[in-house]
Amino acid sequence: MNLHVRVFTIGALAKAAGVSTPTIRYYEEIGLLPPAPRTAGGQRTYDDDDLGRLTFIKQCRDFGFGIDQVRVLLELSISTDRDCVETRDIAQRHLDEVRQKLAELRSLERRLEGFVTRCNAACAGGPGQDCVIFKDMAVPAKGGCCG
Amino acid sequence: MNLHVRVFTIGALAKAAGVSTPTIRYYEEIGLLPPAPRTAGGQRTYDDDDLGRLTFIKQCRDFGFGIDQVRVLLELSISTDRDCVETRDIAQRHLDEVRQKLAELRSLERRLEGFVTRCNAACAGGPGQDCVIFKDMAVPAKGGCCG
DNA sequence: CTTGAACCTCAAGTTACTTGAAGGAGTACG
DNA sequence: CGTACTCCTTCAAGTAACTTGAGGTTCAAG
Repeated sequence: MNLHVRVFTIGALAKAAGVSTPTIRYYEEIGLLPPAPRTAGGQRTYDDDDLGRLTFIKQCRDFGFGIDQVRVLLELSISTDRDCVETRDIAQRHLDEVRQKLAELRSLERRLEGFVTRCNAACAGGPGQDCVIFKDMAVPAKGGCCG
Repeated sequence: MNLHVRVFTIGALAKAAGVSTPTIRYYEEIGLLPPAPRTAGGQRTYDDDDLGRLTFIKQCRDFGFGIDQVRVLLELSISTDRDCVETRDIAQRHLDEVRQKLAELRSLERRLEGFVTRCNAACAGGPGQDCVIFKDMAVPAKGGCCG
């Protein structure tokens, strides 16, 4: 088995976890990662545990969890005397938010579609035309394009 | 007809356009709104033109356009010698971005769904259980929940 | 004339990093 | 051993689009 401990520089760790090196220093600064041990020269060193923790953080961020949520999830992932339900609830709430956002974006997509379509229908004319595209947008109703 | 000019305080304008008062000051500061005339006491005053402009900005922001895009759209909406195609293109590009974001969110929704489902299936147990939910997330593959 | 809401400016906080400047550490080559 | 080159260090500031707070002034009503 692999009994030897891999040691990473900050750059190697960054590449392995798929984040940037300033991001790692930032995570250390805000306490998501523990202060890394240093070489005699002051450079940070990491091991596989750090890679695991950082990878976990990265995955959570990819899931769209905010830093504070990641903090909670990290804690939950370490303590053994807490149940999974809390984690599930966090994920569920987050899922609800994602769905909310999805609904908003879908509505926005439809509105933008309409906008572009009306543009294409009414504004095929070249330059020099007096485009009235925005007249409708200065009133609180729906946006229009080119009259 | 309405020949009298409506005059707004910043608060009234904010309410009419659906934004906050600090936001209006901020828009003035960054040049989206012209510097407002002041009363003798130094308070800002606005009229219907300002309401129109601010409403336009609000609509654009609701459409998801960034401040810099709004700047361009404002200019396009004022100049008469430019054609509508430029506007359409900006909207089209933005629509593409929205669709890209939608695709990402949909994917994220599916992943979160899976996460929550696995949580419910495996983690119905109460507190005190040793939750291994995060073991999978410390490796670069897909996230898992509760083994 | 006094009260209270709404207004003023200026500075800092928010999120999650990124970017830049100026300089030190580590490694390989000759 | 020198030097070249990459990677590392810290610290400060920048990003987007505002929000929040402190401390003080103006306006309209009663």
